[in-house]
Amino acid sequence: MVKLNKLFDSFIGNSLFKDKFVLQANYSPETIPHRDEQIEQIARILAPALRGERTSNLFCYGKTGTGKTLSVQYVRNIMLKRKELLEKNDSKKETNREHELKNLRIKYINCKLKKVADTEYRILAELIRKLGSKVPVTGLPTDYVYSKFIDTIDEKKQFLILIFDEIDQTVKKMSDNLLYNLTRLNSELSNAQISIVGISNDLTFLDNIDPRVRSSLGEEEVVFPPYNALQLQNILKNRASKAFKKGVISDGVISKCAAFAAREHGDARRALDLLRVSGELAERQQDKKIQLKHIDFANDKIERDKILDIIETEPKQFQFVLLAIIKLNELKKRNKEGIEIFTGEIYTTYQNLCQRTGTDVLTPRRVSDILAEFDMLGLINARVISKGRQGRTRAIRLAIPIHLLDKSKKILYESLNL
DNA sequence: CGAGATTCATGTGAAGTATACCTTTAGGCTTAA
DNA sequence: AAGCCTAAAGGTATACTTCACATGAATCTCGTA
Repeated sequence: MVKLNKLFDSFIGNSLFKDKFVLQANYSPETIPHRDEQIEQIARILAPALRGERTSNLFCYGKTGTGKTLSVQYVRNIMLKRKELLEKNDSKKETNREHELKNLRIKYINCKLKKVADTEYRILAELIRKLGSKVPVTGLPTDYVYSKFIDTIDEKKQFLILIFDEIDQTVKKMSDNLLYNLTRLNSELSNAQISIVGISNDLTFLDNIDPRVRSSLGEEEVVFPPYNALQLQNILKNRASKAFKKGVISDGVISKCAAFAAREHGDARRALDLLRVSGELAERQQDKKIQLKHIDFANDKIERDKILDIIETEPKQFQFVLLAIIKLNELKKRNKEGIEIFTGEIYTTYQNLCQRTGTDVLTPRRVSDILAEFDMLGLINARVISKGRQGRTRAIRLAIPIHLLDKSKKILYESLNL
């Protein structure tokens, strides 16, 4: 008892953090350094909405962690605040501006969230839900959901800006139907008007979609270049001063975090994670300061958590397939065979695994799709090759780092009751 | 020896099926007049 | 008669299966030099 109390005491007393939330992914700072230009562009494009006019559709490109989502959200918040303010004033003065502004709504949707917004239907449903109506998870015809959506927004005069984060994910998986329909929706609306803001990590995204959608969606484009190491340092310093107590950061920590992240195409989120996890690690080890060694550990830990999290949350059947791949990978390594694994081998191993545990066995067709999804997730690297007389197959290479294999296997075994 | 046919093992698309879930509708029961 | 509840009917999205056809280079075949 006493021991525990002591432990807790030291924990509370010795916290290195002043406000950890500042380093978390969903924190939005008051200022966004090095993105003035982009923010101004976005604001200028969306500004007409404040006058109740339709804005151009907007498309934002940039690699992960270049501040796309943040910037868009930032502009959104300011606009919403502004709207509130104007409303208050207007209702006092009773100018005619009021009704125009009251009906500006900006909704944000992240299309990557599995089981929430990763199909046409689910995105629409989520959208309707955010607008205040109810829609069942399944069972309705998609057209019906469309008309429900139209009804919901068209019942009064209003102006709607829809932000779709990471749309490339969805469109890659599904079709560009949704976008096509949405861009054409305005002609069916009598009261309301919508504009679309798309955010994409994939720079080539617009190249591969229906030209009609492209021209309408890409009316305006904003590009987010990666941060360089210097800018990253600046960002980190800013946040660190708010997040940590004074003097807990050793020299060079910030620049090392920045350097790490700069190597990863200037990913600021990565840099911030690195700093936060380093802090957590230092704290756990009861260190008074964050040191360089903590960053290295943090780097491993982040990588590990990301992958292990994916593995853990994958559906059972996917896990079986993955386990089959890992096992084959081990086997091949032990026998010093090539590192490439083929679909057929995976399927037989997978089959054995299932039979041993009494699980239903999926068809090769389905497993093929599952493998394709793993490829998208980055868990494996696959390419379709022809081995001549030995037919065609995927040549698969496991992309999980070696030092995570054991841990991954453990998770899979546990999750599958093996 | 080399061009063209063959072949293998799987990729891939389309259509079908099972499941879980939704709305609508019709019938039965209750209630109030 | 009007109102309410329930269960069946009819419909959908999603995850998966079934069927059928496409692929593409190593290998085979066979005519030719």
